Amino acid sequence: MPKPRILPNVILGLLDNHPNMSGRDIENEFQTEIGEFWQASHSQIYPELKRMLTDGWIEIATERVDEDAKVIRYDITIAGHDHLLAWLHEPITAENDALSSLKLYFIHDRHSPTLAKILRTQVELHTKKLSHLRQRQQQLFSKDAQIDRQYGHFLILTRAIEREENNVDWLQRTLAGSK
Amino acid sequence: MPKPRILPNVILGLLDNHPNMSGRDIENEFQTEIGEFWQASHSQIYPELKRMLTDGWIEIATERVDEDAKVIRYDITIAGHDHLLAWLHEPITAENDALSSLKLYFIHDRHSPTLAKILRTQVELHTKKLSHLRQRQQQLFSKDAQIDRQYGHFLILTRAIEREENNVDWLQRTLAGSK
DNA sequence: AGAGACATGTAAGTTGTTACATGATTTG
DNA sequence: CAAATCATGTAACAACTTACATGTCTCT
Repeated sequence: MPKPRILPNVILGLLDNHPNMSGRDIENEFQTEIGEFWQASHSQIYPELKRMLTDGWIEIATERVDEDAKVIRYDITIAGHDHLLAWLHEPITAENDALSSLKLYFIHDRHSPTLAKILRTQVELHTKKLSHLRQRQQQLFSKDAQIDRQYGHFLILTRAIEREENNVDWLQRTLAGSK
Repeated sequence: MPKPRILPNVILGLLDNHPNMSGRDIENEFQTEIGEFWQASHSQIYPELKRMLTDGWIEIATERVDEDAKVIRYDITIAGHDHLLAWLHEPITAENDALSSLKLYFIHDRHSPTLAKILRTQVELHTKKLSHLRQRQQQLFSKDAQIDRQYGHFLILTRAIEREENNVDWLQRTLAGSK
């Protein structure tokens, strides 16, 4: 099975939030808003939009407020919206966990069950990851001599552990606060 | 200019630390040790090793301790070592900052000036990033209504800010501790 | 009217992925 | 001795990047 494509889902998420976007608008969103999580150049976006058009996930917006002839604006279709929801509901695993933040971006409702589910799954995954990292640190760096021999490795492992501690802590606080 | 390739440098870093590695050994390192930062499949690694061999960065290890005929083991050459050092010394910018952790992994000496330099640059970059994120939060979510309208976006922005706070804090503590 | 941004599109090249293949070695 | 793992290699394909290209609009 080929690797699942993310880009169309991201575009759907953007169009779901802001209708009547042009390819350029989408490119700008990639650079400013979600640039932290995902990036795409215009030479990816324009062909992708055409593909999504033929797939029926988006349609060319009919209302033409501005008169700029070259601008093409798109709206999400029902089929596209269904596809977006299906993607958001896909189970999160250790492999695709990097997408969680991206998915959160597209959930606007504070009380969405999907949001709570993503957060709970993340708590689970990152708690596991944290204990794995701690175990690894025990194995590799229980003695000072080992730290001196691989100091850089020791640093990034320590860094990863702190990052995950902070991460799990944040997730739990956010979950508790959304009750 | 074509995008700089990372893989050969990572392989050099591994070989610099553990001589006499096979392609398989390298693949295993990718899966276990540095899997957090970088990944590569064997179908990338084997052709890359051949390229590096013709480039003179690595050589086939002569000492054959095991007798398994099919295993090919490699060592780093002087030229390869020079290339590795040059890569480690390349200035770190906001664009290539993701490589910093990877580079740290290959620095073994606690008192290496390169290490201190990387950490200092990171403090600078991430302090800037943090203040940019805080500013963005001010702009977008100064009112509660804005939070309710884009709750997912608010969450990941908050998350990013905490991550960077923790990151900068760790960097400064690590720098202070290495004096 | 020229400069610079806006808006879209295409082409060439690289990288990385999955899948296909083959033989050797170990393990039950 | 069959099955699984080890070790290497190749082929087909998908994805993404840089660069090339063209025309429009806005502002001074």
